[in-house]
Order: sequence, then structure tokens, then C-alpha cells
Amino acid sequence: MVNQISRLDIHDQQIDQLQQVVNEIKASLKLLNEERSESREFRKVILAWMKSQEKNSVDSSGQELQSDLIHDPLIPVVDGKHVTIHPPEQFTTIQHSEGISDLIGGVKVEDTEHPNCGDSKTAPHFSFSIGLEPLTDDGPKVYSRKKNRVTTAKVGQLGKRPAIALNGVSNQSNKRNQLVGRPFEGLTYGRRGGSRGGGQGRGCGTEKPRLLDDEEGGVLFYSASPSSSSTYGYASLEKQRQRLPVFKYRTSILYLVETHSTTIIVGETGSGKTTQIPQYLKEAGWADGGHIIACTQPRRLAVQSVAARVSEEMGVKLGEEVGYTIRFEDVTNSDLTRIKFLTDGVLLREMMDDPLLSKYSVIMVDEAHERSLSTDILLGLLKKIQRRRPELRLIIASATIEAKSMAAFFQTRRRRPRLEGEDHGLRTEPAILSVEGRGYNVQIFYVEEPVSDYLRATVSTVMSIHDKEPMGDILVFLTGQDDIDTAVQLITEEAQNSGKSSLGMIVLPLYSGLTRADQDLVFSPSPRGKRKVVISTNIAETSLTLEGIVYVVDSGFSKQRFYNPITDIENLVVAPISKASARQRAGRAGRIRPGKCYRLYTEDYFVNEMPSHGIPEMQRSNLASSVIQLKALGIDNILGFDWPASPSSESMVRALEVLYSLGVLDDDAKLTSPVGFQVAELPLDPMISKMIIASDQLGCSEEIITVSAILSVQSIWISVKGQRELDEAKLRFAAAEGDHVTFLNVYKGFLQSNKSSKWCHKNFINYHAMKKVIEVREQLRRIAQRLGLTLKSCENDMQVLRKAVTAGFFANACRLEPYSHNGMYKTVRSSQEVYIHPSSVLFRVNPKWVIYNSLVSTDRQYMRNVISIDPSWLREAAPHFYQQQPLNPNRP
DNA sequence: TTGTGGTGT
Repeated sequence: MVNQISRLDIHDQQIDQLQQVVNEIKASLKLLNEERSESREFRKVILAWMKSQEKNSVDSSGQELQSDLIHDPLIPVVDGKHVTIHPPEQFTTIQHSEGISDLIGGVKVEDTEHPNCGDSKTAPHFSFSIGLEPLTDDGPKVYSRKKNRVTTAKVGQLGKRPAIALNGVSNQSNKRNQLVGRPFEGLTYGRRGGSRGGGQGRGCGTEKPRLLDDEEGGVLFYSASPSSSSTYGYASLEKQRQRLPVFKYRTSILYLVETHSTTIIVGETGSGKTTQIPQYLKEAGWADGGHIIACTQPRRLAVQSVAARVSEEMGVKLGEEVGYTIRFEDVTNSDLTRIKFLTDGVLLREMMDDPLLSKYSVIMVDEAHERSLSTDILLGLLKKIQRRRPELRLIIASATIEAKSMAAFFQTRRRRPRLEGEDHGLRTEPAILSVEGRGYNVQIFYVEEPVSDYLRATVSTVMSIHDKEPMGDILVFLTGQDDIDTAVQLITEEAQNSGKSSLGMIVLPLYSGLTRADQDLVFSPSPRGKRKVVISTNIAETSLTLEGIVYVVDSGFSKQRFYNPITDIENLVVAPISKASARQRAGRAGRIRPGKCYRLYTEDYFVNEMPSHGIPEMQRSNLASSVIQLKALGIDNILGFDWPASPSSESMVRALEVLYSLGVLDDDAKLTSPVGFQVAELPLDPMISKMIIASDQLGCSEEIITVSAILSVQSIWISVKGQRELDEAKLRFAAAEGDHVTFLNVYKGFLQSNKSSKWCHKNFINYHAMKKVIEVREQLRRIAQRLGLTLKSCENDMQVLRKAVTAGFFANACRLEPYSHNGMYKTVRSSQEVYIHPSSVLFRVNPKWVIYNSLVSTDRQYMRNVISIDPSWLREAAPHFYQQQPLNPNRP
């Protein structure tokens, strides 16, 4: 394909003209005191003007192909200066010499060849010991780093990107800031060359905006362009807004959204895209005529904080013009709200009432690179909606998305006459725009040899940072609670043993199982002269942001959930992270000032073996919930659904199978009535939903709804180090029937204590989890009533409760192996060996027949949340499922 | 006799 590049040239004079026109319109419309039409007119003018410029440019200019700007959606263009930056995997680099002498600290420095340096595009290495006393016999950890390299891309060199190696070690270590201020260094993360962020609003109006097409014809790229700043009265906030990198692209973004069905915006952290773009859209009139601009986030906390920020910037009350919706919390006003932030899950639920999302004019899907289950489903559905609603605009925003594959996904081949409204040049091919971020340089260090024990490597690295590096907090990424607790202990001990230099350290664990109070410790600022060391799971990678982190230690691993559709088992396994994750982790070090990231894996591994992106959640999850959601939206051909990442056919088939066995789908794989539709309405795993529906007839819906609420929160128990105390606490609530009944006892106790947090603490129960249980329970009761179920308590008749559980979970029935001395069970469905999880109250009780809620696989398959049943209930509840396997009366 | 990365409706 020909790399055809066209360019839109806009002269300063014309920009001023436009600004004048806009100001005139604004002024005249202000007289009319009609804000809505002002913005609508503004939008029209921008559009008309842009179109005329595009035409002129193509007609008059023969220079299109002389552009020296290479289009690559992954790579930000810096300040319109046409310099391309290599993606870090080609270019793992350290940009400036800061701190190197500190690190070397008199320890030997030697020139070595990197094992993978054979080819000429890789610069030679040097390595050095960071001079620490190892905890083990492993010897000191040796880190290596590459020399600085800066590249510029030139015309005709798309394939070849020359690397310019800078001077060697001695030069680097001499002048600390030698490179700071040079343009376009600092390539890996953030604030490139320190020349960023100076574009004080209109001050950047000297650059010319450019428009480029790439070979795919229609993937557009803008570099910096001047922006027409609006004249609002909120001076300081307005200034802050204008300082954000995204501000320079305001006009470009509005133009792209105007002219393209889908716009993909690649922006690093700190670019301001999430808070600014919805405001730009509003200012440009996209919320006129009662329409709403939506912006989705994967996490509740992000929704709340972004909405609060935007309402502050706009000087409006949260919940009026700017609002947000998350589960249990709708802070919007249907008459007033024009910009609405919401979780992607909420938007999916909204589709069940309004499948075309007709009240939204623009939907911005943020953090799309995370590829969460609901983001992917949402993207698939939005693509479908676009075909019915060509006027709907989508913005896909993400940090490190594979923009081209996303663009390919949204590339529609429409072969029908254009509808009205498309005649103003609306393009169905997605546009891509990159916006640079605003962070600081992060130096990356790799171990020279693979480490065999990342826990010990972690400890020695932390100790050496503490010894050799200037003040600044350390964030360590490990995999789970177990590792983290061990590391905290080891580092604390090591600090005590190593004398005065290590006194000023506060070591804190961070994972979701901690109580809120323990989590909050991590957010308190470190006392004067003390260094905070936070040992965290992935929770600090995206969900929580810690201020004050200067050093990151990355183990290269995280726990990830994988689903095996053949065995129907979800596993939680320690797995290597992706490059995208590694970059995200490193970026956590550059938030307040230049930072350093120590990777406990080799550079060779990072470059050659680490996958560039993680596996989308869609491809490693049980899809039963997702399938029923799509069915409820009327998508019959699930197997043919156009996903951003197709799940395996096995997991699709498995999901359909489960739903069929639950009586949710009929022989034609259509939702049954009423059960199928009822199950789809409930925001739960289909098996739990089925259990609730069955409880209606059995007369125990109140209890079952309570159990369902508890099953759908992570864990109601506090994780504590001394496990014995927790086990003892559990015994206070333990019921012979099993965990579900035990949960009911806990819930009753919680109510009797008047929902007291003190009571929770005393009984090793997670107070926040219980509060969530109450909320979920209320929601489920409301939905159940809407579905026409009767809310009824079975009082103390636990047999009907167990029957209701059986009605939902009959497929998970297990039988104790006769003569088994170690509590081995086999599943009825597939004769798999399983054991009762030690956290269950039925552990070591081993009733003959049990049903489990879920399987967890470690060295054995463990059943979690187990209840004992009578096998005859299985055939009662699911004759279709068990009729082919009559129970053998000869076996005990 | 053993263990719960993180989200979300």
C-alpha cells in the first residue's frame, strides 16, 4: 500500500481570522443570551472552516508527501516538532545521568557486552554492582543499563529508525543534568526533555496545525495546533486547564469528532484527556438539544473523582450539569445533566432499557487499553449501535492501546446509501490522535542475570535503594498477600540488623484484603526523614495512586485469573506481566519528580520475551454472565458476535451449555420466559440468579438474597496473619449445613449488633464488605420485587434454603469418595477430584454430598463455599441434568 | 490440613 500523506496547512493569519469569526459569533450570541445556540453555531463554524481549509490545502499544496512526520499511533509526536520516539521495547533507555554516581558509589564499574548485543542496532552496555549486602548466597544483584540514545525520524526512513548513541559512562556521570533540556530525551516515560508544559494557553499559537492521512486512508493524525481559548471567568482553573497537554489538541479533537464516527485518542497519564475532552465537547455543542456526553471508566473511584474535578472546573454543582452514575449511586439530574461519567458496567446495564443509548450524542470509553470484560463488551455493542445510529460519536481513549488494531475493529464497511446527516463528510473510518503525557523521566534498571528468588532480590534491592539513593518513597510490586507479608517481614528484619542507615524506613503492605484503616496508612505522608516502602499487589498499578513514589521495584509477576472452559475451573496463577503493565508500573515512579524503576528481570527478557499486552479478560473468563447480557440485548448470534478480542469457542460453548442447563436458554438458544429474562435482570452470576428465582417458590427468598449478596462480595472475613484467631471467630457462626448458612448467621449477628463496626472488628469480619452486602441486598430485593418475586422468609427452615442453593448450583454437586481418608470428593458431572477448602466450615466435616460455589485450583482443586445436600434434591431440581446418570444405590 | 491479583452490574 502506498504511504499517502496529505497535509493541512493553516496559516497564523487564518487562525486569527477564525478566532475573530468565532469571537464575533460568540459576542452576538451572548447578546441573545442563548448559550446553547452559541455552541452549536461555534461548532458549525469550526466545521465549515476546517472543511474549507482541507480543500484548499489539498488543492493548492504539492508538498503533502514531504512531511517528515511519521504516523505511528503508538508513538507520540512531541510539540509538533516532528520527532518520532521509539517505543520503549525497541529503545529501553536511561535518558540522563542523574543519580548514577550515587548508584555506583565507588563500586566497580565494568564494560560488558550485553548478551543480546550482537546486532548493530543495540548499543553496548555497561553494568555495575549496586554494592549491597545480599540476604542470601546469591551474591549481589547486578544491574545493567543502556546508554542514552536519542532518535529522530526522517523522511523516507519509516522502516529504519536510527539511534544516536550518546557518550559513554564517564561523560554521563560527570554532569548530572547534562541532558536535561535537550529535546526529546526522556523517551520512555513522560516529560520529554523538560520542554513540555510551557504552552501557557494561547502562547502556543505559533505552531501550525497539520493533518496527515496514513496508508490506511482515513487514519488521521494531528500534531499540535493552536487552540481557541474560551473566555470563562475561572481564571486559575482555566489556566490549569490550558496547561494540560491535551489543550493544544482541542481544535483537532473537535474536528475529528465532528467528522469521524470513531476517534481513537492515545494519551499517556497526565495528558488531561479524561477531564478535558468532555468539556470541549460540551463547549462545542455536543450536549445541545437535550443530548448527553458520556464518559465511561472501568472503576468507580475514577468515575467519582473525575466527575468531581470536572464539575469544579466548570464551576457547577456536582449532580447538575455534570453528574456521575455508579452502582448504588446516581448523582445525575435527568433535566440538567449534560456531561455524565459512569462505569462501563453501568452503561451496559443502561442498554437493557435503551439499547441504542439514544440520549447520548458522544460516548467516550476511557482506559480502553485495560481491556476489561465490560469495556470489551461495550466496544462490541457500540460498534453495533453505530450502524443504527450513524450520528453517534465514539471516542476510544487509552494510554497504550494498540491503536491500529482498535481502529481496524471499528473500521466499518458500510455499503448502503448515505443517510441524512452523513452528507457533511462524516467518515466511518476511525481517526487516531496521539497526545503526549505529562510525567517525569523514569530511569529503568534491569538485573543482568535472571533472579531465581524474586522475593530475596526484592529485599536486597529495597535495602540498596535505601542505602544509596536520596530520599523518596519506594513502591514494590509483588504478586499476593503471602509474598507481601513475607517481604515486609524480611525487610523490617533486615533494616533492624543493618544498623543506623536503615532506621528511617516504614514498611507497609498494600492489598485489597486489608482493612480500610490499614490501607489508609499507605496514604499518610511519610514522617520527616523517613522513607516509606510500600509492598503492593497490582492494586497500586491502576486502582490506587500513591503520591511521593520515586522508586519502583518491579518483580515482573502478578496473579492473574485464567479460566479453563474444558474443566470449568477458574485458576489464579502467578504469571509474567506484559510490557504494558511493566511500563505502567515504572510510570508510578515519575509522578512528582524524576524516578527510577528496578526491574527484577533482564533487559533481554523484557525486549524479546515479555508479551507486549496482557491477554484480554474476555479470553480468560467464564462468559456465562456476558452471554446472557448479550442475549438480553437481543443479540441472538452470540458465536458470530464481533468482539474486540474473540473468546475461544470452547468457553462460548461452555457458557451456552451452562445457561441451557439452568433453563435460561431454550433449544434455540433464546432466552426463556420468564426465567431467562429474570436471570438477565439480576446483576449476578447466572447460577446465583437462578437460585434467587428458585427461592421464590420455596419460600426463602429473603435468606437466599442475603446469601447471594454475601457471595457476590469478595470476602466478608478479614485476612489476618494469625489464622487461628480467624478460625476461632468463624466457629462462633459455623453451621453444620455449611458455609451458606454460616453466612446467614454472620448477617444476623451484624444486624443484631446494629451494624456495628466494632462488632465486626471483634469477630474478624470486614465491616466495609458487610456494608456492601447491605447495599447489594437492598438492590437485589428491589429487582426481585420488580420481577414479581415474593419476598418471604423461611425462618429457620434451612432445608428449603439448601434446596434453593441446589436449584442454582446443581451442576456443582460432589460426592465424598467412599473409604476416602483424606476428604477426597469427586464431581458428579465429570468425576474430577476435589477437596473442601480449609476456609470452609465443612473442612474436615466431610458430608457425603456437597455442592460448592466455586473451585479454586492450587496444588489441588479446592471447593469454596460449600453446603451439604441430599442427593435426591439434585434430580428434583434438575431432572434434565441428572436423568442420564441415575444415582447408584450400591454406593454409600 | 490450607490459602483470597484487581475490577464491575
